[in-house]
Amino acid sequence: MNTETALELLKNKGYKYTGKREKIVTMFADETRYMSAREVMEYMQIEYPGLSFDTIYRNLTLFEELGILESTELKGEKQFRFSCPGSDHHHHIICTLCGKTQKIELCPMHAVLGTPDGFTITGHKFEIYGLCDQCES
Amino acid sequence: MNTETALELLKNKGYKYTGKREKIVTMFADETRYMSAREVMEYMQIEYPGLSFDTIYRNLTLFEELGILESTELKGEKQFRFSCPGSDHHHHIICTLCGKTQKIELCPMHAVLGTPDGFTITGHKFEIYGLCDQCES
DNA sequence: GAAACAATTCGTAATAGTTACGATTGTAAT
DNA sequence: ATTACAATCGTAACTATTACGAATTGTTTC
Repeated sequence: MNTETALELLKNKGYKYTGKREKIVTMFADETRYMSAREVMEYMQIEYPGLSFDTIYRNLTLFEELGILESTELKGEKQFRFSCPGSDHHHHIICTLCGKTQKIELCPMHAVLGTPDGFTITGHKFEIYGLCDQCES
Repeated sequence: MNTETALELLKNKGYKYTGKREKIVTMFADETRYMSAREVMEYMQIEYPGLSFDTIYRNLTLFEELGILESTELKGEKQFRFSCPGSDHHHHIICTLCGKTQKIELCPMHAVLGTPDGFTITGHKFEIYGLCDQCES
């Protein structure tokens, strides 16, 4: 995903172009790491002081539906990040302090395909947690 | 984990033996699947109508610390289950409707050990989601 | 088995994250 | 510019969880 594609997606699907949406998108494009709704809120409030929770959550949800953002759940908070370039299936190593990620190409599901017995598989989650070099020092 | 070991653990560590604790433990022993605090609450209220949230959460947290229960986070809710017998490292297939689980012996971390670059790994999560036969039909 | 002490529980309030909604504002198309 | 409707604000509601003083209960010791 990149900024232009994201903003075009919004336009093409009939969603309106607003300064707030542009700012949210460019924010995620600049910091390709997981961020919580609260973090987005605080960052946006610098430029838009009277910003509403509604706006943040509604747009984050919309962006995820459109494939502009991907999300996960960490420490009881939903976390969002700019969709990784290339839409191939992948997983992440995630810094538990700053949200920084590193792509993992390997998907463990290949090794498990023979296993299911009495279950119909609908999804999976594989995440490695750690500290990035900056956060560790 | 089994009921006796769990109740002994409580006793040996100086925690008091109460009917509520016994009931929680046997409940988890009987239904070896993930259950939310709310589910535990509702189940317990049949026998103890005036039961407090505090009691549930405090005990679930304590039991987890003692290794009687293990937990994960699903759909924004903490989920608890009786610790799997044998303390070996493992993962689960989880039914997203009823919480029923199946053990997965394979741990994908073995295949990833060479990968980390710029990260110090502190943990990981690997879960497969699906529907069990009962919930699917 | 009674007293003393501390852990447990109740009742309830507070907190955090998220969702919801009527009224108002803003965007884009004609 | 006018119209139509999406987006936003301001705020309230909701859900899961945590917290705390007061009352109760379990355990220990005599």
